Amino acid sequence: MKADPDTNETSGLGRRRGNAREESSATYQRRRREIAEAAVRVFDRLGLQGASISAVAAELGINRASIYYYISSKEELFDEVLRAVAERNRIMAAEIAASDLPPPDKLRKLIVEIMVSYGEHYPLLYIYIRENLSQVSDRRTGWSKDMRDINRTIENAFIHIIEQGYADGSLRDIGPPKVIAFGMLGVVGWTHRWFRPATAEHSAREIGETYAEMMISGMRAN
Amino acid sequence: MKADPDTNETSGLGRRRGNAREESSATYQRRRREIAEAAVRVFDRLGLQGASISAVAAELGINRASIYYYISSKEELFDEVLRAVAERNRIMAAEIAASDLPPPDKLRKLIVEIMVSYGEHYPLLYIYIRENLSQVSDRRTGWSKDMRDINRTIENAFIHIIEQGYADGSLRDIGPPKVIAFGMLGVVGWTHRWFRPATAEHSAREIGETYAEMMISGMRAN
DNA sequence: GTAAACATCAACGAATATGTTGATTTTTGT
DNA sequence: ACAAAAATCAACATATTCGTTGATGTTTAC
Repeated sequence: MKADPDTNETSGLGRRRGNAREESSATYQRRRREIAEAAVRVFDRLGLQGASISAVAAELGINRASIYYYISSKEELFDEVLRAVAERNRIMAAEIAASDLPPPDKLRKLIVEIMVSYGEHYPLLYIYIRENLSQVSDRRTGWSKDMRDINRTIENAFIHIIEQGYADGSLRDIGPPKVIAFGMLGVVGWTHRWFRPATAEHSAREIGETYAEMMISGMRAN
Repeated sequence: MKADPDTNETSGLGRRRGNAREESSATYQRRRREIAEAAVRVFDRLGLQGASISAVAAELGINRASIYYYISSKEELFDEVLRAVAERNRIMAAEIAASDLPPPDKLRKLIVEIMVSYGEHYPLLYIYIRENLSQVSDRRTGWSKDMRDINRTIENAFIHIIEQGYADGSLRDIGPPKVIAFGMLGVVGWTHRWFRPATAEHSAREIGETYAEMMISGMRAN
């Protein structure tokens, strides 16, 4: 009845009591995914702060405790939902930065691809952006540190490309690279306030291209 | 002892029980201000969502109930702290929009003045921006509706100026006015993520001018 | 110096949050 | 059909929130 006493329950004792078996039973994985998807909807509505496990349970019309059968804490649910896609974005930025395009083209591509990514994974990356905005998360240390690192990588990609462009003369120097970089990230990040792929008149790619044009045409040193 | 039965306590019964007197007793106003200032610090650290009245009390080292002696609810505290300065910003935007500068100069001025305002009232306007980001506030209806209205006014100022510029040929049409407008607001709004006046290498005005240059030089039609 | 107004606090009640557990229902395999 | 495993739930314990209230200190005025 009780869980085997020899299971290495290092922390979170609660969940998945009769497990043992490989975690990949057909239905288990499916249910877990359903919960994650419901959580995304709730997080999008209420923010990570405001979203309670109760609210996620209500979204699915099930009992709150059932969720703990699949995940062991709210934190784990955040992680389940957000980490993979945020990480993918980091890699994308690093690849563009490492490519051999001229700096203005790198910037343009970065801006467009980030916007496209926001649209494709909507609303996941926006949830992440909003959360990271409020510096509340200082407590959930492990998770929040990783997320911050992902951010920093992307920021550094922008900064480095701008420095490169200043150095090789392909970009006109209009201000500190860091300020410019944050500006560009701000434009695309801010779309979380108004861009809704399902009802938008313009595609994420079109918006990205508009923004790239807006910011880069004035910096090009042609 | 009890509050006079004839006082028109329409709602929030709690606060200021023995008042009657004009609200402007010397110390009362001072204390109320101290509380507001402590609240600003806490809101800045934790966000409006995450900030509890307890945390504000702790910030001052006083009892939680004492705060209710000065304010009657968390909402009133938000309002006390944020409304005036947000409103001032709205007026500023409206004035620039109504001036007779050429559209590109209006845009430049708007961007710079908004940034300057962020710096001057730091961190107040950033608290407001962050809160408005998460759409959580739908509940605190009265307050949140007003704040949304202020936002909309500023957005519309940008949109209208861009349309004006497209129409009179002073701005090159690079995309939908709404998209451009949100982009410009995004750049300045995003500064809440990194701009700290006390330690920054560049002034709010310099940053605003850099951003204005970044976005407007590419749109100027000369 | 003393009474009234002012300011503070401990304690309470009602909500809501998180995470756990024992029992119960449902599904699955044979 | 039936036993074992999987999934769900009601209920519990604990913590934290908000807003209120009666009592207790502390100023102020006269």
